This record gives sequence, C-alpha cells and structure tokens, in this order.
Amino acid sequence: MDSTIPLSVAEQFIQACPSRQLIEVISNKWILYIIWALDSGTMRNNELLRKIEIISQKMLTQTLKEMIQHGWVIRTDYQTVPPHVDYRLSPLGMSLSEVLRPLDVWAAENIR
Amino acid sequence: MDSTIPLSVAEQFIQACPSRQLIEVISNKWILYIIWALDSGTMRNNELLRKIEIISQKMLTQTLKEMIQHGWVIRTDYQTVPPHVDYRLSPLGMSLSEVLRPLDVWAAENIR
DNA sequence: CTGAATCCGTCTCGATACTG
DNA sequence: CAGTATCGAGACGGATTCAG
Repeated sequence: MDSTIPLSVAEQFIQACPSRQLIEVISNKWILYIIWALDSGTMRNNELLRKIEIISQKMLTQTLKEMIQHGWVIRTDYQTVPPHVDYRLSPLGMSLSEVLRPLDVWAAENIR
Repeated sequence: MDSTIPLSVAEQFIQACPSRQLIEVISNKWILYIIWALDSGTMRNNELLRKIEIISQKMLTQTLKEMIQHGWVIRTDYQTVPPHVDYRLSPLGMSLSEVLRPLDVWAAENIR
C-alpha cells in the first residue's frame, strides 16, 4: 500500500542479507510449529489447532497468512457449507521444511 | 532457585518433546544471530556488537548468558586490566551451528 | 467449521546512565 | 573494555465475542 516508508537502519542491514532475513522469519515460533505440523501433510484449521496444541486461533490464522504471503503455504477453500478449508506446504515450503528437519534429529540427540 | 513452580499446560507439552523445546529456543533471533557470528570464530564482546550490528549490549549479554547455560557457548575471561573476555562456540554449539548452516544456503537461494 | 475483531495484560527490548 | 541496572514504550499474544 505504501512503498515510501523509510527503512530503519536495522531493516537495511536485514534486507541486504538473505541470512538475516531468514533469521528474522525463522525466529517466529509459530511459523516453526506450523511447518512442523504441516510436514506430516495437509491439515485443516481445527486439525492444526489440535496438533500444535499450544497455539491460539488468532496466532494460527495470522501466521498462516504470513506463510501464504511468503509462498510457503497453500490454502484451499472448497467453498462448501459448512466451510472446508485446508492448508499444505508449497514446494518451497517443503524445501524449507527439509532444511529444518535435521534440527529435529539434533534436538532428539542433544536436548537434555 | 525455586524448583516448585508448577508448569503451565503449554510448558508441559514443550518439555515432553525435544522438537518443541528446540523450537522454543531457536525462535530466539538473538541466539541465531550469535551462533551465526561465532561460527566464524572466537569473538569479544565489542566484536560481536559490531559484527551483528543490530543487537544491543543488553540483549547480547543476556543472550550469551542463556547460551552458556545451554552449554553452547564458552566464555573466557583473561582477568586482565583493561578486561579481555572472549566467547566461542562449544563443541555442542558447533554441532548446532552445523545443523543450522544449510539454512544459510537455503536463504541465499530462496529469499527474494 | 473457519475465521474476524477487540480488548488489554504481559513481557520484550532499546535507551540511558553508571561501575570496575 | 565489559559489563550492570533501571525505566518505559511498544509489540506480542491470550481470551473473548461475534459472523458467515
């Protein structure tokens, strides 16, 4: 909407470096939880709520929107009544999930 | 100090699962920045401030303490005047850094 | 079922000033 | 140089209510 907002100094450093950009995104715990959940396949809103357990409806909706913006999640609305909507990782999201997966292995071995 | 504080429901879910525990830790952007910085070798307080650029002294100190607690960072105080203290990744910290490194590659290729 | 919209407390974090 | 201590703005996110 407004592309003229000046970037802060911090934002300039971040935008100039892909690694920094990814850090800013990955350091969102809800994104990590959703990737972890969707890694096992397509899920509906309620399924995500129940699988993640500790996420609220508000943060789920909000974070899914961000992830769709990033192109990591695909939303499918079947236009039925009652509503049926599901979410799944896009190919890009899957590739990110794969890069993240070794972290699970590391966690299982190294978290006391 | 106090080991009798009851765990919230969320904390119980988290503590029961290494993956969740790691998510909680990794979703701390300052931890990610410091790992990224120390990956290139031993650094002093000021060097870290200048390398990361967007971190404050407060968050640097605070986060380094957490990482030392986790056993990921080793602090060496040379007991000199003026003070000389440096920080480096422990073997455990290095192993985490290695698992994280593919994320940099992914970022370079997939962040627009 | 899948959300949207508010309210509002909590906690993070930057800024600042100070110490050895 | 390497921190410590404090204050307060603002972001974050839970709870609740309402809607299609």
